Amino acid sequence: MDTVVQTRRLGLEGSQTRARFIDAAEEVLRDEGLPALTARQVAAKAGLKTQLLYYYFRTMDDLILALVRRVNERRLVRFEAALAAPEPLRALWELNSDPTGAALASELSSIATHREAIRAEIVRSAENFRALQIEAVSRLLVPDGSRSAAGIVMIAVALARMIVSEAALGLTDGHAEALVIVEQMLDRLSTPKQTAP
Amino acid sequence: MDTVVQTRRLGLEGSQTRARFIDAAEEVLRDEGLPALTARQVAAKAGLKTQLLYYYFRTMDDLILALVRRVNERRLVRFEAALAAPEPLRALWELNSDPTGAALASELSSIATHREAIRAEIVRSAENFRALQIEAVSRLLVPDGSRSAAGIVMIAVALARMIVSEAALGLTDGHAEALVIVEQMLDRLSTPKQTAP
DNA sequence: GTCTATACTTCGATAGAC
DNA sequence: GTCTATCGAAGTATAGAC
Repeated sequence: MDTVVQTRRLGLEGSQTRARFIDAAEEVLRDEGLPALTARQVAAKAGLKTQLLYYYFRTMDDLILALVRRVNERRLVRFEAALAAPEPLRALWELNSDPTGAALASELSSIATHREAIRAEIVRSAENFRALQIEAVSRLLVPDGSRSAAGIVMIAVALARMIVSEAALGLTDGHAEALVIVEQMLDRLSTPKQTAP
Repeated sequence: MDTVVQTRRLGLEGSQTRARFIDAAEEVLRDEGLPALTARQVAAKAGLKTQLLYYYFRTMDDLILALVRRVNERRLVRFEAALAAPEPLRALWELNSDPTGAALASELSSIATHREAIRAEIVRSAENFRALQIEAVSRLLVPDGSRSAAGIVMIAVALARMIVSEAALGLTDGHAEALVIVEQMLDRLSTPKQTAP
């Protein structure tokens, strides 16, 4: 039996209207948070009718999934750009310190925790991105043997994310001291001169 | 003119029923996420009538504020217990690595980002807790002068939080390598023997 | 303190005309 | 593709009886 379960509605992929809904969803999620990510509020932000959203997305979960995929694609593009920068390690740090990306990542992580349908997609792309970053950092490090690129990536990503999200709340205690450590590390690791034996 | 704006309802502070609502709110927030934190679902989890919630809390924001305060008080108690442990630095790391606390902290941080009324309370207690942790770590460190307790606290807290929240999603890439670094640090910092001059 | 009853809004989603 | 019209459930919150 052919599983043609989807009997009634349509939906197009390359549509510009569809993209407007995804844009609006991203904006709502970033600015108002997860409880505001509703069909009505997304449509209002897009300047379109609520019911039209259901022509392009079967359910709200489908819209969120489309948003997740677009966020991930954009992150990969920016990652490649960072690797091509004059100081790639510093560019990676700045990529991970982007406030817009951090706010979205935080909300998406919250979605992944509680929505089975979204979790797989988020985890899969997070694993992919983590592997790419570890590989890149491993190539960029001064090869002094004792350092684990994976550990450094974990610490840097975690620290960047926390600093950005706390700063958005107006909480900055300890940030300056942590950034001093990061700067020292970036200076040391980015300059491939010989260190003392 | 006396501002006796609150004309109609009552509400008691030490009530046991009130505590049950807060318990239920914590459980709902941790297990189902922020969009599920509604009067109906909290009351259902508590096994009480929805309307009764409004006898104890004027609005949902009031309930969330009560939850925030209780989470903060409990965290301070656990912090004091960690300081009294045989290996305080390790106990602090484990406190920050508690999955229940991390899940709640993540959701509360999301609330703080988008709700003005809650933000102040969360930021205030986060600043207080950060200061206490930095002070404690500063006292516990081997005094080799070159280390910033504030920076170490930032890195440790950020790393613990990310590891726990990612592990809850089934994402563990890089965790083992990061934990090796933490263990090395804990071993080195917790043992107050003289290091090389 | 707890209950019933209720007002009004917003939610996701669908049917069917144009 | 976009529209009008609509459904039933769930949202916050209040009034008033017991």
